Amino acid sequence: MNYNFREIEAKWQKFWAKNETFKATNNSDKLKFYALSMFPYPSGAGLHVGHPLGYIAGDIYARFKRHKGFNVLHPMGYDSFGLPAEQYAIQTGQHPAITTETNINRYREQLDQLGFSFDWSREVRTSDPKYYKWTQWVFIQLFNSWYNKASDKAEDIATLISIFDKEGNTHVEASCDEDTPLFNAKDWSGFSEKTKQEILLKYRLTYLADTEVNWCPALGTVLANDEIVNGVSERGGHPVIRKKMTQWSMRITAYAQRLLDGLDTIDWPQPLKDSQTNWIGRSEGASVTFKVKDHDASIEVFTTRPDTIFGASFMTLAPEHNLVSRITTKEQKEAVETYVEATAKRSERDRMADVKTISGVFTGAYAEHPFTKEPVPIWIGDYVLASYGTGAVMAVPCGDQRDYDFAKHYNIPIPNIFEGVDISEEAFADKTNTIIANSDFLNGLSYKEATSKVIAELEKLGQGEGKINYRLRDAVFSRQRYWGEPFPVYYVDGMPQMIDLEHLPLELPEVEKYLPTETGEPPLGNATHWAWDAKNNKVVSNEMLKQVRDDGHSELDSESYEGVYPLELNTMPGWAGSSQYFNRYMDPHNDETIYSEEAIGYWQDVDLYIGGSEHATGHLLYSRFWQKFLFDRGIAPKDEFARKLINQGMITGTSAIVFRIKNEDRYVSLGLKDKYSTDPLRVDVSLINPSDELNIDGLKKWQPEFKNADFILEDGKYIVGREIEKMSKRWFNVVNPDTICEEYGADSLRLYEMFLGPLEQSKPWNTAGITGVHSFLKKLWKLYGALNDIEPSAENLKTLHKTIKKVEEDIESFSFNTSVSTFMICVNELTSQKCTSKSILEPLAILVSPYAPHIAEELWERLGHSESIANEAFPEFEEKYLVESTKEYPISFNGKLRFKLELPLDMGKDEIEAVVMAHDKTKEQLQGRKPKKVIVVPGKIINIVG
RNA sequence: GCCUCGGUGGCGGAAUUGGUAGACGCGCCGGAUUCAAAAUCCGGUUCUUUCGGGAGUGUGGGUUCGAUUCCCACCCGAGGUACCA
Repeated sequence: MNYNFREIEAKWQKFWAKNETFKATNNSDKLKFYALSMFPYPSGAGLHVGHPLGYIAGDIYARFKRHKGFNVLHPMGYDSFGLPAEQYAIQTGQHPAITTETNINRYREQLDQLGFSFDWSREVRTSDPKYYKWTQWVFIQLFNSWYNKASDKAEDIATLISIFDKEGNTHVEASCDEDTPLFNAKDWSGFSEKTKQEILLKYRLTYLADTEVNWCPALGTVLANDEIVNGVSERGGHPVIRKKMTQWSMRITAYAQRLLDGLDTIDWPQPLKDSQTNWIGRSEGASVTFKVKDHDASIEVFTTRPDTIFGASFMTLAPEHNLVSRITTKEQKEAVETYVEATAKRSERDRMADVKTISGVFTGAYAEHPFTKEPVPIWIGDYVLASYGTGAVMAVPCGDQRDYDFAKHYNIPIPNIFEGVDISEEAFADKTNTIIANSDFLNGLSYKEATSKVIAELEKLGQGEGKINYRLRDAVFSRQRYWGEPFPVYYVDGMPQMIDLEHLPLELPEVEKYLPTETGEPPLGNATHWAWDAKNNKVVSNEMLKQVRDDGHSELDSESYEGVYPLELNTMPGWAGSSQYFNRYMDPHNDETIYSEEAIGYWQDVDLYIGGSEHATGHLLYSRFWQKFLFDRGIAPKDEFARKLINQGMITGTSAIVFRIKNEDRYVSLGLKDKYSTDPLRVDVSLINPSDELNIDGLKKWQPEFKNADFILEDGKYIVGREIEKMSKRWFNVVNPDTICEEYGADSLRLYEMFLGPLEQSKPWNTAGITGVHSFLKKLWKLYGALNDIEPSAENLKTLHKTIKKVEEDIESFSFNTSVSTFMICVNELTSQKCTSKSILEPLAILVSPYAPHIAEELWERLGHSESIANEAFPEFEEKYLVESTKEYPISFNGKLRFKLELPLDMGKDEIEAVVMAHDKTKEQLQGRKPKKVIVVPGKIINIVG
């Protein structure tokens, strides 16, 4: 009987679905194990062979843990809001929900055919109102919270209000907007309700603020930095300007330090931790206040080198700095305004990309040096970014290359404040070998000493303090898009109001068009039913609002008209839905709470999270932020959601190249191409056989341009060139898992993906190699052809147990590629031993089952079992079967292996030396020389020196 | 520029704390089976060689009886990041 993988795989996939073999329970006496793979965005292109790599690894681990007796949670779902579906909707008018549904069904078919042990009863989709109800709910919790720096956690906004009632905000230590005014308890009680709301908004963890964004008027939307190329939109090439817009933001900066500290507590890859660390960008230094001469104003700067303050010969403000217009003198007004305008036209990325051009303008104003009281000229320059620090720097040209270049360019003095350092060519930025000079009370001090001294002096003057600055900025949370979560927000008198939980979800409205409105509002502005009736708590027609406007009343008066208010028109960004989905899987159908305490009390957190490294500073940072918030508010028991994380590497494609002779319809084989002048052309990789030979008939049918082409062959074959590059439709090198499954089966594909190499590494795909693992499966199948209850031989047991040991170690260390080799060795050995013993072949089936679950189930059934193999206990390794009595020692001379000698393992060092030295081959090697030294490591090696 | 990861046969890769470099698989070569092919099975396959051997894990040094493994300097590739004050 042959190995009929198509029949076997279909049979067991049906069996698992029907019996809900992988359904996890939320209460169990077993230990829990939560294995999670990042859920996909269901794109129209479907899966290629690179996508399942991480899923296969996660599935092997999940199945292994099941064999080890754990209650395993291994869910899957879809991150189903997103741009491609919306883009398609704009082009075709098809509702993104329909596109998304179609794509999900396709994904599900592809995933099912790979035999994953997912608990599909827990599937979530971020675009499902039942799911995004809870995304909206978390948003509301963030809105109703503030960050108390004293307790170092998020608290209910009510506790902040009671502090304001008692003592105003003068003493409270909270994360809040920079421009928050100070007030006392009496002020607070005198504020109007609207003023109170405005002030609270400055403290809430999600808040409305005017944010500078990249606005593309032609597209009617905000663009992310990477959607802009050379100052114009990547799509369409439309101009982009920077514009202030009122947007929802997330106060992630409140968590900067905890996000940094938490990295030490989790087992994540170092490069990923490093990129989060860099992204958060903590720097220690001081804030220094410079008074502006002849103005009632001061400029605060942040510097990491307060020790160099006596070297400050000018200051530079970002052109957007709000003091610029105030302090600029009449004479400089025109020049400054021209410069500011020119800068506004450039995107921030544009400015950052152009590092070489030095530009700036003198404002005409001077600041006063805190210590010398000397005037310091104030310049503006676009090398200072408004969004970092305070948007102003004290320029120390002798110690900072950018300041140095600027000073050189504009002939500003460069005082040297370093002892024995030449600064005629470049600035001296070394902190470690610094001795400060020409600096009054700092003379002779090191960087460290000078820094603490100057901070103390600044504090005495009330003009500065030690400060820690973060590069991390609050995250803009509004998108001018249709296909995202609606905010559960309506506006009364311009102030945002949250919709109560019992009325959630607030579902996306239907719209005629998915583009921005003619008046520049987001797509939701096209909805005709998008107003909130606050009395009846439901979405109503915009007509209810319209009446108000038609009456000549302003929108703000709408309260008097039936309590109907406008709803928020923005939607949430892509990362909203993925920031807590791992918790929702624990109790995905709960309609009363986000998840029950029982469910999260049992599952706690993710034990193993597998996904791509491209999410390092997006999803993985935002999720950690949300988790810490949920932890602070008592909603989650752990403040890190994933203990261990693994990044699977990319699988690259192996493109196939034919060589067209220039200006001819002829193609030349790889080996002969140097005789002609040729252009390389990529062709579909499915036309190539394992020996790099081209299927010429197939090519002629593939695309019309090859129909009448001639081919110059070598040895009767056309050999293609190969190039390793990213798997992409445009290179025709995408390999679809469906065709692999059809030809070789899912078990072969699973094994081969693991066999390619270490999980974390990027590696090229080459379909040809799959025959190796496929014939391994055939050999495995054959091994179970004749089964009996014969006692296994010592040899059989040795093979089995060394396999158990190696495979278990490999899985625990995520070294799945070496397990596959181990299986091959095992099957090769058992085949040559003609092993038929069930007591060997039963445990072997279990060992193989995490990797190749379909064949394992089938073999298990043939072994006479009626239950699934999935929950069988993993075989126990027993050392005793591996104990050897002899060892084949390598005998080296000066570190080079010369011959081998079998000796008993219990032979002592001296005895070994004696036997080896007496050996004929040793004498032959030494040729009469006397060895200087003989190294004997029992059980390992013998090395003779001399 | 900075940070991180990597560099081993024709190819993917293995070598667990410094101890037999190249496991396992692909490809290739030879053979068996077959009318023939596919499939299957067996043998070989780092390079070089005067068949004794010699060289060899990106390059050059070092530590060691012994280095793919540890240390120093450099080269190359991939990814991340960048006027961050």
